[in-house]
Amino acid sequence: MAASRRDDLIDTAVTLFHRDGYHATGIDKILAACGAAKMTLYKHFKSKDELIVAALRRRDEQWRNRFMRAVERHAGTPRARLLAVFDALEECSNGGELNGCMFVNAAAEFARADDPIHATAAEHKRLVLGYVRDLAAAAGAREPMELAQALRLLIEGAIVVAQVSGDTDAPQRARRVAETLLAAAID
Amino acid sequence: MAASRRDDLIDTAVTLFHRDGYHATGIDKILAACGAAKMTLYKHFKSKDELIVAALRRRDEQWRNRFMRAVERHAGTPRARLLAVFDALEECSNGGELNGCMFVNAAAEFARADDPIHATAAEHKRLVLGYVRDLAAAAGAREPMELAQALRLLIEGAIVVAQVSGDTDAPQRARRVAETLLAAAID
DNA sequence: GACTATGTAGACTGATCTGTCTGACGGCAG
DNA sequence: CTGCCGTCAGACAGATCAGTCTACATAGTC
Repeated sequence: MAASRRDDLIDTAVTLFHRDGYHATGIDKILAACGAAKMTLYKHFKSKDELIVAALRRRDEQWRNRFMRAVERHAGTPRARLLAVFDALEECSNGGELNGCMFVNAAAEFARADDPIHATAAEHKRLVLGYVRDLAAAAGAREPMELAQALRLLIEGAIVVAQVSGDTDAPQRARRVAETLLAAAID
Repeated sequence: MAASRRDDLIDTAVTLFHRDGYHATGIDKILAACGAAKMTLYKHFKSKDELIVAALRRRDEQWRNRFMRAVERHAGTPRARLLAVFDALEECSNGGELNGCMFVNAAAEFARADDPIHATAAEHKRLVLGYVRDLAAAAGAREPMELAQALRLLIEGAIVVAQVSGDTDAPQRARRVAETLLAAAID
């Protein structure tokens, strides 16, 4: 599956950091889970923090690819895709477990905005926002960025509510709210 | 300020857990910050986890009191209060720093839903939801719970977006979205 | 004064953490 | 065959973690 030992480490890190958190996941657990030696890790990454950043970047790629493909599979027209965002969310966020958004969790554990880990999480959210804005523009929204930011509130809200309260209906509820917004924001 | 040594410990714990996170904040840091001895802590709490739960409960009380008073100060009519929720949010969430919601962070670091810490965080969200539902009912919403859950998505979304992306306008943006929803949900 | 409750100070245990270091194994290119 | 490179295995250092323990100080009450 993974091309190199380095990829192995990153993939394992993604899984464990997502499941157990960043501070709670020790280097040794990651090494044991993928059968690597400590020196291999520190040959590829200067520190644990650097591994965390690498894991976030990989998760960003994987998540956005899966997310965008799911959106496009669920709907054809731009306007329908703005709603399909929430179907895709349902598909992508709860991969069996409800551990919430890896990036929100990272921003929570590394709260300082100038922390590279926090910045990487923020970058992911920026990219997702850009994607939604493009969808909104294609759908003919009068103010694509305004609409995208409104939808973002619903997206993040749905993820957090699902995580904290175990409410698996949150994405579909967010979708229904989004329908109301689209009616007002698109001619 | 604090009535007892026990209160001291809880107050200090609230501050440090909120600022630095739960796993990243050691017992010793809390003790040093409030000048208490280790045995004092373990006389009042069986474990660190129990202190975390106590800190979350205190924060819940304080936050909801402040929140509800802010809502009532910002607006008089029930309908206006549903919007004032977002003004109150702005007031309560960013106490100088943007460390997000202490309860969302707790749920992130203690992901298992059956963890007492996670459960305490979920309970807080349940209470806030109840408050919003009562406001919605007083405002004459056709489906108070439906409206409350929709507003909750915006509330959580605003907090998370402010935390991760440093977007301080998020609560007011959420408020504008909420206006659209109220028009559709209240006769 | 004596007793009790509560707190402080700090040593201590045993585990775990990140990060470094050494030594050996195996594949591969020259 | 030889040297090199990546990896593994595991010891090690130094810090920090949660939690326990003893000895002592203080304040209030009988």
